[in-house]
Amino acid sequence: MKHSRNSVTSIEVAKLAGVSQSSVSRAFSHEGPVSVKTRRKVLDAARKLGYQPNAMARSLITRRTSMVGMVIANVHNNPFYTEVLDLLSRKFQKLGQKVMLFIVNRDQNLDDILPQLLEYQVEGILVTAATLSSTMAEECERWGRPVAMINRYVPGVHASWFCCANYEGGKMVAKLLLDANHQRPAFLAGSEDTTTSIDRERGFMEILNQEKVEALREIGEYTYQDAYDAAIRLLDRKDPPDAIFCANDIMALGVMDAAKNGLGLKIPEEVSIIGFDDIPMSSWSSYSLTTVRQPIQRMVDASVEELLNRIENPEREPLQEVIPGELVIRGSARMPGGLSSGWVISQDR
Amino acid sequence: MKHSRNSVTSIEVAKLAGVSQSSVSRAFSHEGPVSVKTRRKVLDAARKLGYQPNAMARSLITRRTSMVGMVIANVHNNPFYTEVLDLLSRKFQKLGQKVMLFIVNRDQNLDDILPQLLEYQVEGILVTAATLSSTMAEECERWGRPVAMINRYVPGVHASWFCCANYEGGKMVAKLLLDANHQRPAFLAGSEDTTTSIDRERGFMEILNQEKVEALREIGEYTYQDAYDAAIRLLDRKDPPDAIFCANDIMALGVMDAAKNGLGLKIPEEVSIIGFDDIPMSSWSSYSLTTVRQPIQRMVDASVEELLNRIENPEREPLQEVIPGELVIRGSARMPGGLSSGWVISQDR
DNA sequence: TATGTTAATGAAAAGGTATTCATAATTTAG
DNA sequence: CTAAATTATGAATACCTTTTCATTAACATA
Repeated sequence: MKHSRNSVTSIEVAKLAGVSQSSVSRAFSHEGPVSVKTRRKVLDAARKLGYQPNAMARSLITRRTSMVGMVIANVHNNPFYTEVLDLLSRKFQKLGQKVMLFIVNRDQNLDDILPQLLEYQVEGILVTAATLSSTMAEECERWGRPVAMINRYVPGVHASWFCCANYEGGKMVAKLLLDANHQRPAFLAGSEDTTTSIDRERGFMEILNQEKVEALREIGEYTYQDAYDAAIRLLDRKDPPDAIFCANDIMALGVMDAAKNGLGLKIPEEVSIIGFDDIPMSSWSSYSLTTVRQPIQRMVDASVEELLNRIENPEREPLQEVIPGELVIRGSARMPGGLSSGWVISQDR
Repeated sequence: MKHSRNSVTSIEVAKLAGVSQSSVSRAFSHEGPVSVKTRRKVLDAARKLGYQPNAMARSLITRRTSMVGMVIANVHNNPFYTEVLDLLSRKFQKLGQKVMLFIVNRDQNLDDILPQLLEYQVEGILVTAATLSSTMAEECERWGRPVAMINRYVPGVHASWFCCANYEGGKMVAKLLLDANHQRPAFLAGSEDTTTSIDRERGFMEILNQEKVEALREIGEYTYQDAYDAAIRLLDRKDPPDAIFCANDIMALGVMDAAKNGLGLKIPEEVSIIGFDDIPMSSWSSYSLTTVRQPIQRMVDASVEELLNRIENPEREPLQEVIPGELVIRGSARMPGGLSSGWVISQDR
C-alpha cells in the first residue's frame, strides 16, 4: 500500500493503542507522567503504523522549531569556508539543531534570504563569509532571533561575532618578513569590502610603516585566478617585490603557481609567499605554504554555543570575540637568520 | 520594544487593516479573489507590524513544506562534492525550495538522519556521496517522499539516481593509456564499498584484460594523504607502474605530489597520472592533471528537477540516468604518438 | 478502613494559517 | 432598471500537536 503523504497522526495511533491522543503525545515527548504500560502500547502502535510526530504541528504550539538558519558564502572557491560549513553543520546536528542552509554570493544582499528564514521560524541565524547589514541584523534581533557571525562584523551591530585576530595576524606576518630581511614586500588584498582583508592589511602595513618600509599592493578578489594574474603583474615589473603576503591561502597558492610555473621564480629564494587560513592544501608538498592558521574549530564552537545560548536566554547580551591565529612556518618564506628568534612554529595538524 | 518571538499573526494584521483574517491570508497567498483595495490595506498593515506568514502553520494545512532534505558526505575532503553541494543548494533556492542540510560521513548509517527528515516533513530527499540503504529508500518512497541520489545507486532500489558514466570513464582512461604505449598501469581505488570506485575500476580493467595487460592495485580511501602513501608504496617497488589511474582527482593530486616531491619522478615522462572528477585544482599549473570530467552541472540539474517533478507527481516512476563524462587532456599523462588519434580534448572551463 | 497524596488519564483548548461555504457587493447582460 | 452572473468578503472549520485542567486510579499513611 502506498500512502500519499505521511498521514499517520497521533489520533490514529491512539485509536490503535486504545488510549487517548494525549497519552500518545506524552509517550513521545517524555513530558508528563505515563505509565510504562501505556507507553509500551503507544510505541507498539506507533511502530506498526510508522507514526512519527509532525514537527510543524509541534512547533506551532511549543513555539520552538529547533531549526537554525545558516547563511554562507564562498563555499565553493575557498576551502576554508568549506571546512567551516562542515564543522558548523556537524556541530549543530550533534546539538540537536536542524540546519536550514542558504548559500549565497559574498556580495549578495541578504534582504531576500532573511524573510524566508523568519518565515520558517528558525530560532537563530549563523552568518559566515557573508555580511548581514546592520539594519537587517537589528531586525532579526528585535524579533528575538539572535544572529551570530563568523569572520565578519559590523561596527556597533547588536549581534554576536567571532573573528580570527586578523589585525594581529597581519602584524605577525610583517614582523616575520622584516626579521628575515625582506626589503620590498607586497600585499595582495582579497575583496576591498571585507573586514578580513582590510584588517589583515592594516596590521601588515602598521608594522611596515613603523619601519618605514613601503609596500606594493594588488587585488586578488579572493580567488585563485585573480591572484595568479595579480601575481604576474606584480612580479613582472622592473622592481618586483621580494615577498607577497596574500589575504588568504587560496590566493597564495595562485601566487605560488604564477611565480613558480608562470615566471620560473624560486620560492622562497627569489620571492617569499605567505598566506592566511591554513587550508589543507597549504601543507601539500607542492606548496608548503607558510601561513597564519585560523582557529577554525574554536570559532565554530564558540559561535554555535553562543547562538544556542542566546536562543535559550534571549535577554543575554551578544558576545563578541577575537581569537588569535597562529603562524605556521613551512617552506614558502625565507626565515630569519637565527630562526630561533622567538617564532612559534606550529605543527601541521 | 522587543518582541519575545515573532508573535505577529494574521489576526492582528486583519484587525489593524480592518478586514477579516481570511482576507489577510488571501492577500498573501495569491489564491482566491482579493480586491486591490483590501490587498493594499492588508500589505500596509502587515508592513507596519512586521508580519510574515508562519510557514509551520501554513504547512500544517496545505500539507506542503517546500522543504527538501539534503544529505551529503565527503564535503570537506573532496572539492568535487563541495561543488555539488554548492550547485544543489543554489538550484533548490532558485526553485523556491528550502534546504535542510545533513552532512554525514561516507560510511555513516543514515538510519538516524531519516527520521529527523521525515519528522520535519521534507517533501523529498537528495542524497549524494552517501548511501541510503535499500530498505530506507523504500521506506521514504512508501511514505510519499521521493528520493534522488547523485553518484550512488542501489541495485533494484525504487529511487531516482544520476551517475556519471563511471564504467565508460574507466574504459576511456585505459584506452588512452594503452594507446600511449603504457606497459604497466596501476589502479588506485577509492573506498572499496563505493560504486564509483568499483565501476571506474571495472571499466579500466575490462580494457586492460582485453589486451592482456596486468595492473597493479592499491587503495587510497579517497583522501589525499592515503593516496600519497599508497603512491609511495606503489612507485617504490622494484617494478613500479608507468601509469596510475586514480579513482578521483584529490587522490591523483596526492599521487602526483608523492611522485614529484616525494620520489623525484618526472611526470609524465616517468609515470603518467590520471584522475577522475576534474576539480578546480586539477587545472592549476602545479598539477595540470589529465582527468575525466564529471558532468556535474547536468547531474545536479537532472536530479533536482527529477526530485521536484516526482514531488509534484507522486505516481511517476523514478528515473535513473547515466551521464557521460569527458576526457580532459592536460599534461600529467603521456599522449599517444599521433595525438590526433581521435581523442576529444576538452577545454578548461 | 478511611483519608490524604501522588500518579495517570482523557477532554478540551490553543497555536496560526488555508480553505470551504454562505452571504454580500459588484458588475454584466438583457 | 432588473435579473443574472460574477467577484469579494467573513465566519467557521481543519490541520496535528502540546499542554492545561479536571477527573479517576493507585498508593501510602494513620
